[in-house]
Amino acid sequence: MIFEKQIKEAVLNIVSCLYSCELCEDSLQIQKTKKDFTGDFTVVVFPFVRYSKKSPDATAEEIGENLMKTVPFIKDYNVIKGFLNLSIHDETWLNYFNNIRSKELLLNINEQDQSPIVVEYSSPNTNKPLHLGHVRNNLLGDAVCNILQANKYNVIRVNLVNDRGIHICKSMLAWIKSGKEETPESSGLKGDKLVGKYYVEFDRLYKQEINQLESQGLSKEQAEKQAPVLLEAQQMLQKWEEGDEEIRALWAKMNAWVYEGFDKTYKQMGIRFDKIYYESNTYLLGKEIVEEGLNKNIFYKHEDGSIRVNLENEGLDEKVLLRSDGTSVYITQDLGTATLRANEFNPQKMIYIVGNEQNYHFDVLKLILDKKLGYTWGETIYHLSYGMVELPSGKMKSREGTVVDADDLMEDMIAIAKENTEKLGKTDNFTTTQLDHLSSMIGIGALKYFILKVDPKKNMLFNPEESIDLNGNTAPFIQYTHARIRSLLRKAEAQEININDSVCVSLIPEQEKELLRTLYEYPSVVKQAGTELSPALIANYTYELVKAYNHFYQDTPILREENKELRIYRLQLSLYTADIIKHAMKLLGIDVPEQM
RNA sequence: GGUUCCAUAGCUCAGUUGGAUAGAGCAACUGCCUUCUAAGCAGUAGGUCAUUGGUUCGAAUCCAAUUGGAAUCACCA
Repeated sequence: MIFEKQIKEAVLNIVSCLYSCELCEDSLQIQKTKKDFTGDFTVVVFPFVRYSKKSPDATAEEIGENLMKTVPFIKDYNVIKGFLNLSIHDETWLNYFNNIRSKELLLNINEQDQSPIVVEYSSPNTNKPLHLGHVRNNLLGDAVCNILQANKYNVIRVNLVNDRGIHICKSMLAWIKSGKEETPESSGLKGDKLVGKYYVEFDRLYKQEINQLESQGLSKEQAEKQAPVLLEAQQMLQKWEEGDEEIRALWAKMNAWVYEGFDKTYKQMGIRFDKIYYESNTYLLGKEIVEEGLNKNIFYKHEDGSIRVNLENEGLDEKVLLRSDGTSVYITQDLGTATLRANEFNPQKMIYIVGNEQNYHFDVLKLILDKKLGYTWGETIYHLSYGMVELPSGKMKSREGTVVDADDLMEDMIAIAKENTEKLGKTDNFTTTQLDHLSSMIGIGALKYFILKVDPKKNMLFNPEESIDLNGNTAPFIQYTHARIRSLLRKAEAQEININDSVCVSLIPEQEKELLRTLYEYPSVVKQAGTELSPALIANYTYELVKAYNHFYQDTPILREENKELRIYRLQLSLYTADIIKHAMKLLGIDVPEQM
């Protein structure tokens, strides 16, 4: 970032002097020199050829020659097929490195606009436990927030709990019918699991009744609409909306069970929120906005009494905003909560972490707020859409019991991590608590990394067996490297080697410069991940870094190195590598152990 | 059918604003534990970047068409 900028300015200068033309900054790219060529930075000269009216090689030669004269830290240059490779003096690298160790330079990111960024994620329903799909959502949300915060943004983490609706009533009804007053305490089940059990139970009752009605001669459609349990559930919802005390009490009781269960899951997952909204508090808010739009003739009343908006000019369809009976639909409440948040926080951006099955919904939402209602903050909405998580057996379907439960999954991961750790026998001196803590770090880390390393917008395949493989591009591999470095540093300390000495190795071994360069890139990776909202970028960078470190130092004797200066330099580079690994993994919400 | 997204090694995935000879891991095969932690390292093999055309000095990357897959197009959330 520092070097690139200076080289860029110098090149722009030279080009404008030499060929008397004004270049825009974008047409000039400085990139890192590919492995197989000598040099540190590369200038692509093709864009200048039209001005220089010379061959690419001659142009590159000319620029290279002038750069040597004007930029003091450039040691040498070479030209290959129109690529101008620049080498930087070793002293310059070392200077930079010695500065970097003060950590001030670690993330040299300027103060950002401090108006908040509101990030909504998780957004569970309270009728069933969290599953693998939620896991991707939660992890993405958490990581995105971490990355934005590392970029010095003011982030507000928000969860919108969908705690009302027909699905909740189904669980409640089944509990009344066949629950026998079962509670989390009496059953030993986690609260969300218990409620989820009755949601499944409802489905069973419902199907039973449908079959019965069908055998009485009704068509399938008729049976689905007339099944008594369904009618009862609908009645219950109506009573809930009317504020029926008995129903509300049961609703509150069962939801409280669920929240207790969710809290445990969130805690295990290591995610948190600054603010939790409940849909039962906000679902009415959108109505006013719809009324307002109706008065301004932005929306219109359909002949059946429902209120709608026509988005055909924008390439979309007609959309219902309020039911004919005056009750609100999904988009009504989202219009409401968005407005609520905009007024509450005056955010520069509102990010929604929601699956790609709702792309259309968010297109509509943005369009209505921004273009139709003309709210200035409408365009601040950003839908971070992620793909589905599929299983080798196909899609997850709750009815077919192919859902991967979040708690079970985490438990499995931890158990496997523990088994592996014990098998390797490196932690025999650990206490049980320490071992559990380590297993949890490794198991949960493996899960998080496995999911976050994939580009969010792509559908991904979750193979339970492969995911717990702790080899290759996985969190345990990264954690392991970190642990090894810390162990190395502990031993150095025991030998009373002072790592903090400022270092000036006369010549940095060429290969190790490569590692230094990778480290050098870290701040810009974080910055870019912040703008792209992509934890995958951080994950893959970290893996590259670890590969690079292992490649250079795996078989390099560091503590036994006779050249004292070189030894200290390598220890410092190791220390710095470990720090970056730790920092990067923290952005992904993954802990790294000191020892494993 | 309309809209949006995806297609890179047998499998799972990377691939920076278009740049040099396409990158890992898993699976397969070969070496390496008296050596700072082998959850590792080094190596072999594996590719028509879905297809075709276009844009240009230069395309896995941008544009168009085609093929295949996913999501969505509810008075469900």
